[in-house]
Amino acid sequence: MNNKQDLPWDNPRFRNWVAVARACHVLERTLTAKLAPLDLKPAQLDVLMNLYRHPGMSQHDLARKLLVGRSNITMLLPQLEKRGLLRRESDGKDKRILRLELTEAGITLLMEALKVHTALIETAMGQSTLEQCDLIGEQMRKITEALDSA
Amino acid sequence: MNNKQDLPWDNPRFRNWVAVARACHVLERTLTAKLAPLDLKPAQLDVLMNLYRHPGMSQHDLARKLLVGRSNITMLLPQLEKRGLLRRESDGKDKRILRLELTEAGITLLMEALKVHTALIETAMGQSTLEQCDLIGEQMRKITEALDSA
DNA sequence: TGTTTATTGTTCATGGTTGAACTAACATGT
DNA sequence: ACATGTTAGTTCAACCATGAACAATAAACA
Repeated sequence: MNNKQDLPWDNPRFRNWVAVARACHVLERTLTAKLAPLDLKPAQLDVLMNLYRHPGMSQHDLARKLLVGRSNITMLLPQLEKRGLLRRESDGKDKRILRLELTEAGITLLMEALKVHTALIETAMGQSTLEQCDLIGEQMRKITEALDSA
Repeated sequence: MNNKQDLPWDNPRFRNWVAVARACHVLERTLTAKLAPLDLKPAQLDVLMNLYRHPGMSQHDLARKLLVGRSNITMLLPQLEKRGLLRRESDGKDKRILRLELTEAGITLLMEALKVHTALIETAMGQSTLEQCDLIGEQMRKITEALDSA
């Protein structure tokens, strides 16, 4: 029997998570707008960031890092490849695998985009002290872990 | 000049925000899976929740609350209306406005869905103490506010 | 070797989201 | 009253993401 008392709006954890989700949503939309002049979408920026940090990744690895399906990567990469931002070359030993890496142009664009992204996150997380940021990050990593095994 | 030191991976605020975004992403996907038996998507649940709390809302108000475009609402509502979960009736004074409210069936389904949603959020936010949850919610509300005026 | 079994990446149909253009209904100001 | 501007909702085309089915390749094992 659900009476008013166990409606989630009175539940502090519920209310606070809603705030998290809203903040994410707003930041994502703001980022989309601020990246538009570079002709880049957040999903594409995520690709560039991961390839910069892990050159030689396969598409499968990339999909797992980004929490998306493999087909999504297949649709995403050709656009970036045509713009000369990354290369795909077949692995010598395993012909199924395509090894990915950024070109110089890709790195250059990434650096430009990172300025925008970093500035935006500074605006957001700059609302909190570094200690608070660390606490937030810590708890969020716990959440991700808890949900992965659920 | 970007050298290694101001690459964002060394920036604690950046790293911690990435954790926030990942947690949101994972929770959203988990919620989608857990709502599937009710034939409900997260976006639809958001609609039901808002109509429960604010009966008589217009579609425009609803769109603003959900941070989506008006056309999105237009596409979303007919499905729910056909399932008998909500009513749309024209406002008496201003014939442009459609007033929205849940039906009994809508409220019943909402309560079922809220059980799922609340349990999931408890799993997630239950990783933190109530004080930590409040801190997180507090900071996230600041972020939303800061980005709205940016 | 030859036969399953698994993995990588692609294709395709489906459904969701968006923003711009549009219609209908108010509101304002002369 | 009339012209102008504004607001609520709809339509539509473009774009994204998803998951299932598929081809090619590799691995496991009889």
